[in-house]
This record gives sequence, structure tokens and C-alpha cells, in this order.
Amino acid sequence: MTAEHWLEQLHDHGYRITAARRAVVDTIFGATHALTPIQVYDAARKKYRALGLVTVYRTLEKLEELHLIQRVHQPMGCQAFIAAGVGHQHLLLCQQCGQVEFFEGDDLEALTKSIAKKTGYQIKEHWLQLFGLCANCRA
Amino acid sequence: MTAEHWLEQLHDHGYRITAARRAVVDTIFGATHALTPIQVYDAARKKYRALGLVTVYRTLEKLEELHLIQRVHQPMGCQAFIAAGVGHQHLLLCQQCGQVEFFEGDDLEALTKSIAKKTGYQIKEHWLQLFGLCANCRA
DNA sequence: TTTCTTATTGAAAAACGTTTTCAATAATTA
DNA sequence: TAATTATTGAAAACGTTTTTCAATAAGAAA
Ligand SMILES: [Mn+2]
Ligand SMILES: [Mn+2]
Ligand SMILES: [Zn+2]
Ligand SMILES: [Zn+2]
Repeated sequence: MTAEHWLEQLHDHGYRITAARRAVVDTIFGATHALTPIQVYDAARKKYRALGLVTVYRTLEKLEELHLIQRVHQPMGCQAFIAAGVGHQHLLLCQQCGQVEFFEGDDLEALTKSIAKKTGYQIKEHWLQLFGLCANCRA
Repeated sequence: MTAEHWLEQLHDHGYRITAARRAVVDTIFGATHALTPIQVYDAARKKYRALGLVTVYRTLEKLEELHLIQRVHQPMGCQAFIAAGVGHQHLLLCQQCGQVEFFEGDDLEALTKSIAKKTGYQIKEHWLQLFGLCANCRA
């Protein structure tokens, strides 16, 4: 999965490849921190000066729609985005520096079955997120 | 835990008991759905007509500060609040009607240990939320 | 390539949710 | 009861997101 592949994906869904979209994609692809629209704007403008903030919003919307990025919910706010994980993955966030990683291998089946029985709910999805200190920030 | 107890809590922390605060507390206490500030405003105004939206924001702020309510994060938005769970609990939400329940008894220790080892993170907290259909909405 | 169609653009304005300001009011204390 | 001061709602300010719109540029067709 490369930034060029994101552009292909956009193209395959009938969207045009533009300098503005390239700048946004290049900025958010491979970022190790979740970025807010303004942060994307500031960073992407270094690659493409004429970029408008509106276009950032519109591009993020499309990338989210294609599941190439996903929103990151945090205590501070829920307006940040990061490259989406592939398959079933969850986020691990550093409370100090904001670094974001994915992990997999959670097994919540026993739990969800037990809760379903107890509550009468049919459970369809789950959100799981871990917070802590990354190796760097622990030191 | 009663609505009157929330008011006591406010009072014990040096806040005054007012008609506006009573209306907000009565509205959000015991609600089965997470409520946004505007929803609280609309509902609470039926009990206290002169209530201002600003006071709703300010009261929610204080109730959250005292851990009497907590923010509910959802795909649709993250501006809603509900009476906080006691102890270590997590949310279970109905995707159809929005009903909110708490559950406990999740055991993520094996998982967090494994992820800590794998990633070098020191894991401090976790967010877990289940989504599904409540008994009513299944039918 | 050149032409044509139309999706995309950025600027400006509008809309939106939230916070700040402020003078009047009302809850608590003395 | 009088004095103090936290709280109030209205209005204004604020930051973010969305809408509007005419100009532009990407991609298709020739
Ligand atoms: Mn999972
Ligand atoms: Mn837990
Ligand atoms: Zn870190
Ligand atoms: Zn339901």
C-alpha cells in the first residue's frame, strides 16, 4: 500500500487526480500521528502552496469514504485522521507524543457472547483502543 | 445514586444549587440515551423555561468534572453525555434506537500484556465499546 | 494534439457549535 | 436582614465546517 495506490483508488472511483489531492494524500499517508484538517492543511501547503482548506476537508471526506483513512477518537478531540488499518485492527496511542500504532489479535468473543446473553443485545461491532506510553516516551 | 445526590455533590464542591442546574441534572440523570447539549437544553427547558443554552454547557462541564456524567463517542458524533458508570464499566450502544447500557467484567490483561511486549508500550488505559441491537430493536 | 465536457478548485460567505463577556440576579454567608 | 459573590441569560465573539459560485484544469473524445 503506497500513496500512489491511494491516488489509483481515487481514480478508480471516478475521482480525478489533482495537485491538491496529491498534496493531501502525500501528507496523511505514512504519518505516524493522527492529523487534524488544519494540520493536514499546514503540512500539505508546503508541497502545494495554492491549496485551500476547503479542499482538505473534501479530500479527507473522500479518503474516509474509500476507507483509506479513519477518524481517531481521543480524549482531547475526535477530529484527527490517520491511514486506516487493513483488516481487523485496533489503535494504540501514546498519551505523551501522540504516536499511533495498530495492533491485532484481540479476541472478544467470549466477552461479547457473555454480554449478549446478559443483556439481550445482538452485538455487531466493537471499538477498542489502548492508551499508554511508547517506547521513546517511557524513557 | 439519585438526582438529588448529584446536586449534593455539586454543593459539596462549592457550587450553588439553582433552578437551572436542577433542570439540567433532572434531565440527564436517568436518561437511557446519550444527550447532546441541545437535546439537554430542549428537554430541560420544559422544566425551567428561562434556561439558557450557555448554562447547559457550563453545567455539563461541571458534572463531567465531578465524574457524574461522561462523554459518549459514536460514529455519528462525540458530543453526547450520559450518567457515568460506577467503577470500571464500558458502554454498550444500540445502533438502532441509541439506548445506552453499561457492562463490566471485561478482562483485557492478557491482551494488553501481549501488546505491551510486542510494541514496547506501557499501556495505561483502554477504551472499549460494544455496538449492536437491543432486545427491543432485534424484534 | 486540440477540443469539449464537467469535476474540481479556492475565495468568500454562511452556518454551526461552543466559548467569552457582561451587567443583572439570586444563592449563600455573615 | 444585609452583604457578598457565584450564577445567570443575552449578546457577541470565536473557531471549525459547509455551502455557494465563477474560474480552472483533468480526462475523454475527436
Ligand atoms: Mn477487535
Ligand atoms: Mn475495561
Ligand atoms: Zn510517545
Ligand atoms: Zn434499540
